[in-house]
Amino acid sequence: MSPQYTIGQLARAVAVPTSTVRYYERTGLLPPDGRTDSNYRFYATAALERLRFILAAKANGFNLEDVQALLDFRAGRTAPCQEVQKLIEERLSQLETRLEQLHHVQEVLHASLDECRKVEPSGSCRTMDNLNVAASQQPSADPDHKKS
Amino acid sequence: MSPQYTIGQLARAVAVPTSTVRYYERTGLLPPDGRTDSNYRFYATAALERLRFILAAKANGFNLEDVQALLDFRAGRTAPCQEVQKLIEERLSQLETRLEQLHHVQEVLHASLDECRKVEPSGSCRTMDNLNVAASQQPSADPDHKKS
DNA sequence: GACGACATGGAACTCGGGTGCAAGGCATGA
DNA sequence: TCATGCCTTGCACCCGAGTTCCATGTCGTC
Repeated sequence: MSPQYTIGQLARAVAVPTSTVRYYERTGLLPPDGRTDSNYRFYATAALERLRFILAAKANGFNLEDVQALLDFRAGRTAPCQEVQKLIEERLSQLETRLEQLHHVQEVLHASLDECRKVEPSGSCRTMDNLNVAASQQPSADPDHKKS
Repeated sequence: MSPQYTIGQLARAVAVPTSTVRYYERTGLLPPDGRTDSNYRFYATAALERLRFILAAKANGFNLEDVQALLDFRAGRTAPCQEVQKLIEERLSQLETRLEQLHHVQEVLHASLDECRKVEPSGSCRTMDNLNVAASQQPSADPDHKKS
């Protein structure tokens, strides 16, 4: 029989707090395999794999709802490859948008910093003016407006 | 005397809800210039500029606390260029870390998608296995662990 | 004077991903 | 037998950046 873990052992194995494991249980992501006589949760090795999968997917830009969907796909309980592809394509597209935004921000900040370093000897800092310029160049200045 | 705006006029001028303007007031970012006899807020043109500045800075990766600091710098009430530089450098460094993470995520997702598309004819999807591989390749799988 | 649009304050609610706490039960070694 | 540490539950709270709700007040126009 596969080794069993208490919640603490499981949590330590992947370096997350037990509260996180309980949270994942609450959201239905990671049910324990059972309870001991004294009502402690116990987990089999598969749960450890599942938890690693959750953390990896999370680290790869999926949110917990996505992860649930991926796990359902994996369990063969819902539609296969096409659905997975769709999910990945969606996340990729969001990711690309986000990357573009961040690159733009990076440019603006670099420009500001250069300006700031250049002018500093005189004591006058034009960084603020640059941001003002950025403001006037972005008529709708807030891309994240609805969904911060 | 400079024209005065009601909260609604100000908000429409930059296409944000009035609730946002009130929120900025609550956080000390954008105090109104005064109140009418009937207790309505009124704002001068400078407030409009200030609001545009806030939105631009926000769109450039600063949070509202940063924006407050920038506005204080601008008002000459605190230390100058060095402080601004420090703030920008910090945000740039965070930004670069975040960009690296996201690029990694992008690679993994692209790889998964390719794999998924390749194998699909057979009906068997290996995407999950890839994520499992990604999991095992990231011993500490969650870079955002402390600060999600 | 009636109507709709806009304003007021304050509190509670939203979102995702958890964390913290209290009060008690269980396990284990000295 | 006791200390220590781990486990249990449930609930409240955290973060940031707002949004929503409510009853009530005011402005401009027909």
